[in-house]
Amino acid sequence: MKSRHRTRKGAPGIVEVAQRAGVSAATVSRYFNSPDVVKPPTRQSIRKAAEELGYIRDRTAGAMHSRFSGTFGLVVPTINHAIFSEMIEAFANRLLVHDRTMLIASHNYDLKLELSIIRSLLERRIDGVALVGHEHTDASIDMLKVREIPVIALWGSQNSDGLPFIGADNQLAAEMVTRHLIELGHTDIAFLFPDTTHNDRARDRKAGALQLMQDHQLIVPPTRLVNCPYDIASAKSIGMHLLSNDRPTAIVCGNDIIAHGIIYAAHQCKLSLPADLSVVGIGDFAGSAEIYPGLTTVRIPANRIGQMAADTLVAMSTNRDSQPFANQTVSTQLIIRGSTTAPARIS
Amino acid sequence: MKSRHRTRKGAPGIVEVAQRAGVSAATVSRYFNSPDVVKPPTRQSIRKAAEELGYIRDRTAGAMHSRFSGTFGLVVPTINHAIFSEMIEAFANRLLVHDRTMLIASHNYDLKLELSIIRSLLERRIDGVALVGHEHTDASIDMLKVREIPVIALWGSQNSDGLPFIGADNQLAAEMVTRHLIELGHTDIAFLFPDTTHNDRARDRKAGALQLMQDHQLIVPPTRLVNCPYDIASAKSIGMHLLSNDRPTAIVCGNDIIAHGIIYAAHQCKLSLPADLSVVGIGDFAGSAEIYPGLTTVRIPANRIGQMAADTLVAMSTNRDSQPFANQTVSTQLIIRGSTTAPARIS
DNA sequence: AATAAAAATGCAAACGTTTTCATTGGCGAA
DNA sequence: TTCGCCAATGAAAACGTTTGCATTTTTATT
Repeated sequence: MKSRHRTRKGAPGIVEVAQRAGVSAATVSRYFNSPDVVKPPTRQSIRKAAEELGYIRDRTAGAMHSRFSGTFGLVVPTINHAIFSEMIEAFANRLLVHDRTMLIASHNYDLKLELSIIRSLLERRIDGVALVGHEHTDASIDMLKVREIPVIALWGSQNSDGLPFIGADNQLAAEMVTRHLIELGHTDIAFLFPDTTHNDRARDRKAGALQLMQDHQLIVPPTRLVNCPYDIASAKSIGMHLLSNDRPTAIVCGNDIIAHGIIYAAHQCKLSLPADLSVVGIGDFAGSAEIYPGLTTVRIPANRIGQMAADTLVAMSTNRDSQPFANQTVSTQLIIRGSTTAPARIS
Repeated sequence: MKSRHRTRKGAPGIVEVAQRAGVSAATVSRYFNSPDVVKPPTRQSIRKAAEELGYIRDRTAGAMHSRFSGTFGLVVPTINHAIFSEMIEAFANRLLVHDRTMLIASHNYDLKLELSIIRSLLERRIDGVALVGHEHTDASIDMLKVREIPVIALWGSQNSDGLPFIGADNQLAAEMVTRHLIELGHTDIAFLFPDTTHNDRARDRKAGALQLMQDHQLIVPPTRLVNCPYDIASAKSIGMHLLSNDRPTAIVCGNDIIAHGIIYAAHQCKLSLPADLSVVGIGDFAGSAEIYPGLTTVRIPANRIGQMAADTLVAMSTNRDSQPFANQTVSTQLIIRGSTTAPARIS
């Protein structure tokens, strides 16, 4: 056994496999990349040799020449959150089906960090990247453009940035839940949305809800428009305030997490739901069906988004320079559960 | 501008940078990998050249020679779950601090899938990998061993597999909540744990709880030992059964997700908590403090585990062949909230 | 100021694949 | 049977870095 330079420890390379199978390295490479071009008997011996040697291909080396690394990037604001984790998992699993892997990172709504994350992904030669939302620094987008890396924006719709997107109509979603409350007869409705500065999804939702109120000639006083992060603890504490005196008859929450917090706050205030208060969320997260009372919300199929994102990205990286991909919008659906009813007190 | 072979589109390489800075490619490489060995003035000109050109290093190419890719693998049963997502995020963020990235995949408790995921990670030349739990196929471990890839097991403790681990004492955690109930005077306690076949964490917890019962001469009849997946819908529906007739005075849940489901079931059954029923969980997930009533549980610092895992793995890959790393156990802490009290009816 | 030692840099050979191009071999058509 | 064509394979040149070694420059020492 010849001692190599600073060789990968016990691992055989493609040449060892080739040797054992009695073919050239080129043929082994072909066996892995397009098996159909190598003759069946040869296939057999290569398969056998590779198996016996415990060969694992080195895609890193492969990527050098072929310009495909087989890994894609996913950049999200946060991983640890019902909002995205369902999508993340779907994205990853779908990539696995395509024999690709996922590099993921979160930037916690910090665009500066996003830039450095994208840079870091680029250093790893990703074949494409999915970004959540439409708010990105020009520097980020430029880096990707220059390298002609396929990019898609996730989760939002109405894009301002020209990026192809896969997402839901957030404005519509907010309209759906708001309309539901209006139709039930609510007029004193409070709205809890997070800071919309770097969050186009939240912005669209907020705009949708408020627009609908305006369309119905319903005034939303400043006290009914509360800033609330996507965080259950904040939501509950804000809810405690909001419910302790002069409470509205209904609350529209920017997403289900906030809604859960509000429901907990209501329980703590000994309110009886939905009689004393109607609550709606957006997203239909895990637990929204089970919480008591069941949360009326809008279903946004996060896993579909993740899956479509993976499929689209793989397609984009494969059929380079085909016509640009069309934007895709997943359907949303109002789900009425026990957390909403007509207002009790007549205003 | 000379036209290259099948050149990466607009992106400059290290040689272009070197040219512009008036140094050799080797020096540019050194500038990035160990800046301190290049003279400050030279540093400046390289920095400038790289910036002007918008150079992004290609770690893929670098990894070829140096045997470090700067990416680590994380293999979890599932991403979309409070159990792991906190740890995942901490792991990723910590790696970012070390200027590394994370490749992640989930296998949904399927060891066969885990094997192929590990293989796929190996194809990408990871510098190390963290696996959740101690149950892995020999094939998986062997592949890693042969290549001398640093591996750590996460989340469990008492290892049987010889892998260094970072985790919590799950058995102790289960003992803590069970003891709490016993001390409150409960004797009719039900236990909800998931299938322990490929889940050493759950096994340890279950064993801890049951052992403590036995130590206290308390019998746990089969009807009080229920199988329940880590899934809120299942937990709630199992809870509905369990609570509808001949209910216990207290329930120990394998984790907080199950506990949440039980609490929702109790609400639906119009039970008043904790008077009619005490509930404890394990994990202290997001929402456990806010849910009504607040959940008594054991805090397991998932983010600490993720962070330590990242640090340890980076250290292992850097100081190769140093002495093996010691196992690390994070501390657990009983957190008493409103979901527990002494049993009402005297047995 | 001269010399040794140390620091900084350059040269060129890897790293483990993929892919182009050339070659071989087999088979059908004439 | 022979020619030509296509399928299958091999040889070798990339791919864009890192790093061992050689060389040059700087610094410290006398």
